[in-house]
Amino acid sequence: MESGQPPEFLWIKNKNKYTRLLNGREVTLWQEGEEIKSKRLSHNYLKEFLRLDDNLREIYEVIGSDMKMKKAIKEFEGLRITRNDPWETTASFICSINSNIPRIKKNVQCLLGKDGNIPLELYSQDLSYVKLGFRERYIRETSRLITGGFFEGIEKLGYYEAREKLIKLPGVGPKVADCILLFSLGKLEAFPVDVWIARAMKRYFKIEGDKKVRAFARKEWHPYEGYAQQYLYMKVRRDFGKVR
DNA sequence: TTCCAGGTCCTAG
DNA sequence: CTAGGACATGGA
Repeated sequence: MESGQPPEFLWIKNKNKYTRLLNGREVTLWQEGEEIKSKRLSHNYLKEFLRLDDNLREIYEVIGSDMKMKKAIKEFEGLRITRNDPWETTASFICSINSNIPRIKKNVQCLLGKDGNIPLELYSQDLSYVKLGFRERYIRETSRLITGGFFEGIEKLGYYEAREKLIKLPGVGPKVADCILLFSLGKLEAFPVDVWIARAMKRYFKIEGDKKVRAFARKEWHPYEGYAQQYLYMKVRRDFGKVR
């Protein structure tokens, strides 16, 4: 809920509980010890949202192939990839372009409709008050292109093919595409490379350049590159910058 | 005041 | 394919 994934932008934290309006109903989620608690959320929703079917033991075995990753796993044990609505994920990560977490959160909250969701028809709305800057055009134009089962079609494709199609959307480049694939379309092999991941790969593995970085990730952590990315993201932000 | 932020797009070499 | 700059806005 606080790891730079879509829930960080979409849910509001209030004393260790997380809340949002979802399809017009206020829902709440929190954790007590090992237990996950919720209000007005079905078990089925939680299972999908938190990807409770992912076998973390098996995933840790694959991505914990060296000392650095073992440490990251130990520090953030239990951290999960979440599964989110594709359009909300897409809009959120277009907002993230060359921005920062606090501002992304503000922008995303501004986009929420009366029912608490991000409307599909953003293209027909006045968005000037959201202060998206140059991102407004991307959001508006992309919202026009994703109507009519766009994401359902993409989800059926393999990772590379799906990625190519997503990158055609305005404001969606390699990084945002990988975020969409990982956080909403269930492609665990997606490996979003942002400034922090680039930094992590250089500091921890002496690897530089997008091409080499991606090749290394696949070689080491396939088919769970996305999980490796999430643990690396948290680890490098703690080690070299943001976050307590 | 200046710099930077979970990048993308466009133009050159 | 790699390199460099523009791009809106706001918080530090």
